[in-house]
Amino acid sequence: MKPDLTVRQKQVLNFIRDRINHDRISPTIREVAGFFGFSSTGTVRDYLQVLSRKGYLKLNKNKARSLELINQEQGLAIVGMVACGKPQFAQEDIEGYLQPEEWFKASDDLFCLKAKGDSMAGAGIMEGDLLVVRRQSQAQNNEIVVALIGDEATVKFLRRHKDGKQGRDPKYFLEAANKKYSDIPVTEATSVIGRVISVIRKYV
Amino acid sequence: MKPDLTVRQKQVLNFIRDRINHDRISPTIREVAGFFGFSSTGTVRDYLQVLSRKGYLKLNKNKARSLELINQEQGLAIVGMVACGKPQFAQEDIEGYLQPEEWFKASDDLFCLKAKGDSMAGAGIMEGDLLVVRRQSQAQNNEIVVALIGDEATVKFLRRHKDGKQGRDPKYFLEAANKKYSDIPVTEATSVIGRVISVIRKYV
DNA sequence: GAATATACCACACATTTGTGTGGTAGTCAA
DNA sequence: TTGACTACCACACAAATGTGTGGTATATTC
Repeated sequence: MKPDLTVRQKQVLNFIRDRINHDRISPTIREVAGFFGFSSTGTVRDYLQVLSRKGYLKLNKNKARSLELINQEQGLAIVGMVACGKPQFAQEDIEGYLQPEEWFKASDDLFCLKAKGDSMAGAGIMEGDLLVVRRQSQAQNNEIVVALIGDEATVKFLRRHKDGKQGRDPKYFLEAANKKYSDIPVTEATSVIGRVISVIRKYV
Repeated sequence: MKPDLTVRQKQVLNFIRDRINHDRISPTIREVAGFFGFSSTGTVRDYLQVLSRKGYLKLNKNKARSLELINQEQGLAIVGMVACGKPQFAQEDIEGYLQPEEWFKASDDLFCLKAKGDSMAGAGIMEGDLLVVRRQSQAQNNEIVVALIGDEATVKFLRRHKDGKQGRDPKYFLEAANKKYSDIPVTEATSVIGRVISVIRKYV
């Protein structure tokens, strides 16, 4: 664990964290001083150095507004839900931290699809869910893919035929999680355009 | 729509966007100049003003490293999946943009729970899903809540008894999405500790 | 042909901002 | 009681950074 902070040091760190999280722009030394009523910039600089030494902040020499949080404890604490018992909020039971910014960087090979229909309801993909998709024309067995069947786009499991049926052609087929939809062989008319890497649902 | 940008203007904007998204710190005018090989800071300033006038950037007077993207087009484009037809990647069909940073700010009244069991599978909440939960002891009818049943934490729908059964006590009960679990009345031993506002699933 | 926009350069200037040196006062452990 | 760490102040300085004024050349539009 990181060294403990004093009350005052925590206050300073919290102010900086708030500013970075809310305004996306690091405060300057004088802005910190202004907030706390310090009449000297040196005071703030001393705090920054302590916070840096204790591993909570990264300072960049001679760079304006360049404070960076190196707080692994950013984001939302992920607490495990034990099958029998209340969620454990104790420090030891935190499994990790959910950091929205770190889930994925926006990039050209990612896009986001809004799910329609109930063909994947059995796999927990409901109508309206947002699917983060990586563009790729290949995928592994059992992965969830976005495929173009003729002219229609669908989300399905990509499955390989059992070994016993080797030599079969095509080797892969698309399977819905909902039994009422039938399997679809992967042929020339059926192309994988991406793989679902994440599902996001928001309740209003 | 926003005014169009020239090729060069786009390049400058892209550079700034990359820097902000990757380093989290806005570049200075001179850093932009350096990247493009401009020998004058005025050149960059002119670009910034154009980008600001056209509505892509926010400039803050006399503030170092304070460029802000006011690009609604940040993040991942959300394209609608038309029931019959390929996903529409055309500009007009983009329904919005997925901005991880904007989903929610880390705050004290939010936490994240890792789902266990299959009691909510019917509502698309699978084992291992991350549930973003807002701490609250009240909730509306039909919302998905985290409740403490005696000593055990569960995720369930909060339902109100039909009007016909008015006067009944308790008024609310907890219902699993999976039929094999039975309803649980909300009593003193059963307290709501939060509401599920979002579900996130990542495939490895 | 004049007006407007793009795409740059040069350079001075002022402000913002981080840094350095030195000091006061209190606490707490060795 | 010496040495550390905390919690501040004062002030000077230099580096980083945004801004202002003015210029050149090439398009495009009215």
